[in-house]
Amino acid sequence: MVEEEKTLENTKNWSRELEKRIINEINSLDFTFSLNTEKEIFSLDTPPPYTSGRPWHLGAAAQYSKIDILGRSQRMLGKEVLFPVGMDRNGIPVERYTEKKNGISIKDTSREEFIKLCKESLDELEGEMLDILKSFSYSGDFKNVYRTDSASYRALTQSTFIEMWKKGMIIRGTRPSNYCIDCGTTIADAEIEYKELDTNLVYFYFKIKDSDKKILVASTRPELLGACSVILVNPTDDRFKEFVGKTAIIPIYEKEVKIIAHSYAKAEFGSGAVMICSYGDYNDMVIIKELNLKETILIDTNGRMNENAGEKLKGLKVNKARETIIKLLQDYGAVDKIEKIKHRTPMCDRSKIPIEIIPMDEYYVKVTDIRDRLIELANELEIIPEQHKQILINWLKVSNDWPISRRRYYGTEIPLWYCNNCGEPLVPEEGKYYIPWKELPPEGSKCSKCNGDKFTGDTRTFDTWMDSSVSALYVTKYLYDKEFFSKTYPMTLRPQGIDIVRTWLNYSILRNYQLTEKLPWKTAWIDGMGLDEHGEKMSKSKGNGVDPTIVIEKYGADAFRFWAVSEAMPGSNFMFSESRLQGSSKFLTKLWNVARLIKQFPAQEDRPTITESDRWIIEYTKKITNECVDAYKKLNPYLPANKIREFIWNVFAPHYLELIKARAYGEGFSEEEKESALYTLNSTFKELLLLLAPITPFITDTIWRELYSKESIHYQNITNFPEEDNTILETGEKLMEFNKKVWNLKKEKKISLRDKISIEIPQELKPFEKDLIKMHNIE
RNA sequence: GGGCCCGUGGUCUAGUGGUUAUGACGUCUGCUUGACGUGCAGAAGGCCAAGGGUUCGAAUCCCUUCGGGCCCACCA
Repeated sequence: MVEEEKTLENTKNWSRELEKRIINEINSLDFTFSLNTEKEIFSLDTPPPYTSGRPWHLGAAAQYSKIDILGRSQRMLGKEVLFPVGMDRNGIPVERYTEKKNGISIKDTSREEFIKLCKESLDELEGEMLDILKSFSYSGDFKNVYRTDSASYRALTQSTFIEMWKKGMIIRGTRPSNYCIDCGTTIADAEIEYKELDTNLVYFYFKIKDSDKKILVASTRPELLGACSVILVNPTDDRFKEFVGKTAIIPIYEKEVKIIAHSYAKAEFGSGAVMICSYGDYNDMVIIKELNLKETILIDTNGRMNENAGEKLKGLKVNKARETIIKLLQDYGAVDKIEKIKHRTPMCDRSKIPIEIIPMDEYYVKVTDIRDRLIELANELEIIPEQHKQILINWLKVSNDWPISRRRYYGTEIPLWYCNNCGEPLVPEEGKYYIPWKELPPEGSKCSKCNGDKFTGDTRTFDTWMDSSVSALYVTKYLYDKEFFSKTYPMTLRPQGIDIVRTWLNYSILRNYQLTEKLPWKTAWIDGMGLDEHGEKMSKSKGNGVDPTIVIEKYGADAFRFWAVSEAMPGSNFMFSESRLQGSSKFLTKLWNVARLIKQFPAQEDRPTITESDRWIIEYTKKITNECVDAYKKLNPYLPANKIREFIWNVFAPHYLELIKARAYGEGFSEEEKESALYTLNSTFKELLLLLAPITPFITDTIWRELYSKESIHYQNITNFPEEDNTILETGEKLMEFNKKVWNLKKEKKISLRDKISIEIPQELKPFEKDLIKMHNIE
């Protein structure tokens, strides 16, 4: 038995079931980008989603829905749209996921094997992500999905590094670095988060050299005592005046340190005297640099104390060492008291453990010397909404050189070898993908310094932002197609979330400027975050994410998309709410039923003489169209969604459709008057469908094909109309007021809306008289 | 401590100087009206956070206060 085909005639509600009937067809529409076009090019540097764990909470899916609406609307505005789909596949999260999934540790798995397992995880996760994108008919270029771990992408990342190396933009240095012991790598400032943790503030005494006096110091990091390089007291603090310039003896270690007056020491905190150690926190770094002190390193990269910490602490982990040193100090008789305090601790935002500051040999991208230029560029960039520009500017003002080397496996390899004889780095030519940890350098390579020919490859990888920050260069074929690049770069738009302004947006501007001396795009579109029903940001780590696939299955992709875009202005956070989503779904059913009504009447293609009632709704629709088209041009799809919903639900359906029903049925009207209604009904509804098509691609295309054309609505264009006389719209307002008055009157009289009523039609509504008499059954 | 953003009916949200402030969800009342009960019609509900100022006129501009969010710095 063949199931009855669901159509406008026999289905009352819009549903996911109806979407599934046409999803394959809609997803196979051809939007292939063509370089040889007369049209204006509109290109999107879309965020390649991070394939790092179980995919996507609803906030992310909502963001991609909005991006798709931007792409679709520009297409319908007649632009040639370059709409890439990418997958960000590098970095630590996938390593974590792979370790967990396979029950292995990166430390005891061979690099080759580990990478293979990561790739398997990624392929599986990527498939799920692509399925979600397709489930709501994301219309990006799925035929050319790019992957940041592909040989061609990694070759680009490496080439841009080599180019920057040659331009002197890469520096190498041992600097105190943020180091996460768990990740086993240095991390960028942007990856640090702060947390209030309970900790002990330990008060203990240093003896003063050649004196029987003692100075009291307070520290949260007593295990670094052996690295103490100076004691600071505030110059205005009278308690310590006598000690300034004296020498103190470090308890246990019996080493000498100076006591110096420095405004950094705050009299009101702790004992008023602070010991500076390499490196307890950022300030230690700043002070040691400022006073040009010698650093002593006590913690190694495994998070254990080294020989500098002394026999008693050597080999202990940091926390254990802290406990131990407190005991040792107590035995020594130096401890005055221990205070419990809340301490704002820098944490690795992935491992959730405190970071250590350890000097590492790392590569950096120079930022500080071009910071002013970057701020200028940020000001030149159009940012939507404008207010979010400040986030970028504020960050630029304080950003430092960017550490880019990572000691991990799954990332783009740093394309360098080092001469076995003298250690000089060997830099290969741009254009190829190099894997120095397992490959020899290009044949015939000689050390530029000592002419040696034996090399060892760098084993490190790049920070993943090194890859994703050149996405605009990859999708415009910077390395691979000069003509394509020259016609598509700089791109039109970077759409992204507000949460990665400091990272993706910032690093992209930096890198593209360094390589091309230009901004990578004209406009950045910064969306807010998806919040859960309590107003908290949805994130994988919090586990408060709502699964978008369940929501889409239940309410349909169009309802989800309409909800996503109508919920908040671009840039504002949006809270998930099932009842609002239901509201969107109701609207689609409303639209569906308007279409069902229209389908009952024959189509009227040729334009007859238009009655005043019809002229009113035609002019009103023009006004709505103009407002929506303008909003789409300004990359604001929030406005069209709400305007159209409002118009259809509060004007078009209750007032206009009721006004012309009788005429459309042809009862008591001339053939010409009937034709006017049928023509108007279809021409205005067609316009509304077109305006909605970028937002709700399923329902609009279904209706379009049943009512108007075999050719998909998504191949049509939307344009605005020339300004016209609006006086009829004012009369229309009076018309709607009159309708409400009649409805109220009938309600007061407790009679049915169908019943006869006697009421005078105002003079100004005479042009609508015939329709009104029929509509309200006026005697 | 510094910066940025925000504060509109129960909830969410438009609205940046001009008549009775937008819409949605929810609430209440009535209704099978030729597409829609996931509907239709109607109603209630807001001193636009508070105070002051500019203006003929302020939700809108300025100042102050209070409250919320985010960011930066600092917290030995």
